[in-house]
Amino acid sequence: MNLQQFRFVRETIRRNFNLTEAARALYTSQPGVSKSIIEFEDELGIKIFERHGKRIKGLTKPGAVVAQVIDRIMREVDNLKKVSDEFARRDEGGLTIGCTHAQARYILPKVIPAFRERFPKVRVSLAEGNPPTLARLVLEEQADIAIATETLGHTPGLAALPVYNWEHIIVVRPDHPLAGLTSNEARNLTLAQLAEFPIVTYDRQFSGRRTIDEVFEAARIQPDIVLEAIDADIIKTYVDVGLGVGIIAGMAYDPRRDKGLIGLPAGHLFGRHTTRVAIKAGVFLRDYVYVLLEMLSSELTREVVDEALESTPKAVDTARSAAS
Amino acid sequence: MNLQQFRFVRETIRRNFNLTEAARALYTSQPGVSKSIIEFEDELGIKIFERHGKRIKGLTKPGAVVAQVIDRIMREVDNLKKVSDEFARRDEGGLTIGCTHAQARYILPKVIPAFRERFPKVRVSLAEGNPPTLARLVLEEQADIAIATETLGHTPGLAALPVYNWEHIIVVRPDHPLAGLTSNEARNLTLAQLAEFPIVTYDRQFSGRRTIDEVFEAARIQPDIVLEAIDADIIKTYVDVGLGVGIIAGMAYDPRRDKGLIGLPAGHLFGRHTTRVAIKAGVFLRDYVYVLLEMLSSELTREVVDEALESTPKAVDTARSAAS
DNA sequence: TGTTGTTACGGAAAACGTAAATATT
DNA sequence: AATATTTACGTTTTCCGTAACAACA
Repeated sequence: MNLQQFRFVRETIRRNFNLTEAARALYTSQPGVSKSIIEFEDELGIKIFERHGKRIKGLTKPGAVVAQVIDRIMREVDNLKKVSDEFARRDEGGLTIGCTHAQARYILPKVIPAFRERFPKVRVSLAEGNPPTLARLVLEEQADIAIATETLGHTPGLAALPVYNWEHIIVVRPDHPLAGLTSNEARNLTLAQLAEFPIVTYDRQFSGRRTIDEVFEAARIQPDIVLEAIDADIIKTYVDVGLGVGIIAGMAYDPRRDKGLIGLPAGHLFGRHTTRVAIKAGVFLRDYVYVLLEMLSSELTREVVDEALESTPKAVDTARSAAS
Repeated sequence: MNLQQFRFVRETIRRNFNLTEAARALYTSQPGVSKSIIEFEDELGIKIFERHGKRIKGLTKPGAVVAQVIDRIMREVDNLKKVSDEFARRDEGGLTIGCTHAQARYILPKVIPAFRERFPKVRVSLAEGNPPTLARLVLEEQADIAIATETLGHTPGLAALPVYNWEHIIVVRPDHPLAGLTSNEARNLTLAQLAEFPIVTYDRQFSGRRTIDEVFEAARIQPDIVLEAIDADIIKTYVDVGLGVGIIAGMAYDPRRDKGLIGLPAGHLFGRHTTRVAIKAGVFLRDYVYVLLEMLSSELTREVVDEALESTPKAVDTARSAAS
């Protein structure tokens, strides 16, 4: 029994039970993998893989259990490397943050400079994507953490901790009828009134667009959405050229910078939302990841994060199929 | 990096940082262990062991963390063997039950025969001992489970699930003054009345003897304990020959079998007690262990046991010392 | 000075790659 | 026929034991 055998079994499962691909992925010969797995099965006294003649089809029942244990072992073996790196090169390493455009544009610029200053040797990279993609990135350990609103919650194997709350903001040109509303009037603005104007807002999948749709639908109002865009900059641009009323996420509106536009809070219409950070349970986090999290939100202390990770069931990437 | 290196590190820690002993325990040569560990440290890029010149003194700080991870890995590797045995020889294997005399004599006889009938190929062995010894047996995996009252609870790394409740019973000869009490009178018997007679009961450390002492002490009554014994059979024998009044655990009194003696319930004096079964968290349990547990108490279903084990922090046998 | 850990070296075992055979779709 | 797995076999590497050396207490 050795680690190599564990790797072979895990990779074979990941590659949909194709030994040839598994061998290629691990830069070794296919017969070697075959032999090693067979020896492993003999040693354990069970068959891990269900075979039809010579073709490997899936996991046997004992194989499914063994695969789970192997998964836990290999996760810890990976952690071993990270742990020692943590001590060997305390402040060096890589940090990949999965995020949506909104986070990359409006939130991360507030923390990355300070982070860079504190950890100059850490290579930071941003991976943009929509929330489901980001969740996958973290699960596959291509990203250390991911920041997004929406779907991030409730992905098995991921802990999703709240970073901050926000509400939508309606942006209009200063010469627009809504621009003259007092603060009180703005807070009493109804959906029906809003729907009288053409609307520019996010593409589906992003920054609470789903909520916007749901709210209109619940009120049985058909809004006139004249343009959908992936990011608030584009929305603001089109509002500025008079295309209509913009609905954007609060963090994307800065009265100081967006001088040409008036912003009206719209939390009473579209509710409050929580942007969360997703972390995979069971993986060792470098010290600087904890620091970044606390920079994102002072609530996210090491203790809070660890506790949340503790109580998150760990992901299992095996068991895509088990035999009769 | 390989499993052998993990074994070497773990064993070296267990043997109080003596490579020579660790090598002996693993049936290999001492230079081999030394070399392997050094290579492992080089690969990780950290020192695991604190050395004074050539003497290994303890764990470094990174070493303590690494040792914990190794512990988790090796636990899972051990589980791998058990898991495959479970499927390879579903109903074969060994089962060691740690228990006190009381359990071995009065409780286990009720379940072992049925268990043997269902799993004829499982070799059952009983390991008797006092509760602290039993806890250690389970922690060191010399016993699969342990059944006892008293201290079993709250041992780190062990889940202690309730099996049954019991109360003490006072046993007297039919010609004893207390023998004539009606059921109601018995329930109103006071400590002071009881203390007027010489008492025969358990040795310290066993079956709720501690509670008996505490109750008398709280009432500031000095009982006249004329004989202490490890098991109820002996106590009953001496009661029978007229030495005094016996106080024994409820499960040890059977009105049908113990015809020559009268039993009076004493729960109102000494409280109710819970006998528990201790299981080590993180170890894989063979199917037949679950079956035995459910035979002991129908409450202890597989789900209940698994849940209890899940929520029990796992033991760490490393980290006896860490460096500055 | 005895005990413990590291270095050096050589033989045995295993790990792994290539080539060939065999089975499956 | 094409793809995929196992068997066979030889080379390379790793593993591990003995012997010698070094350092601690």
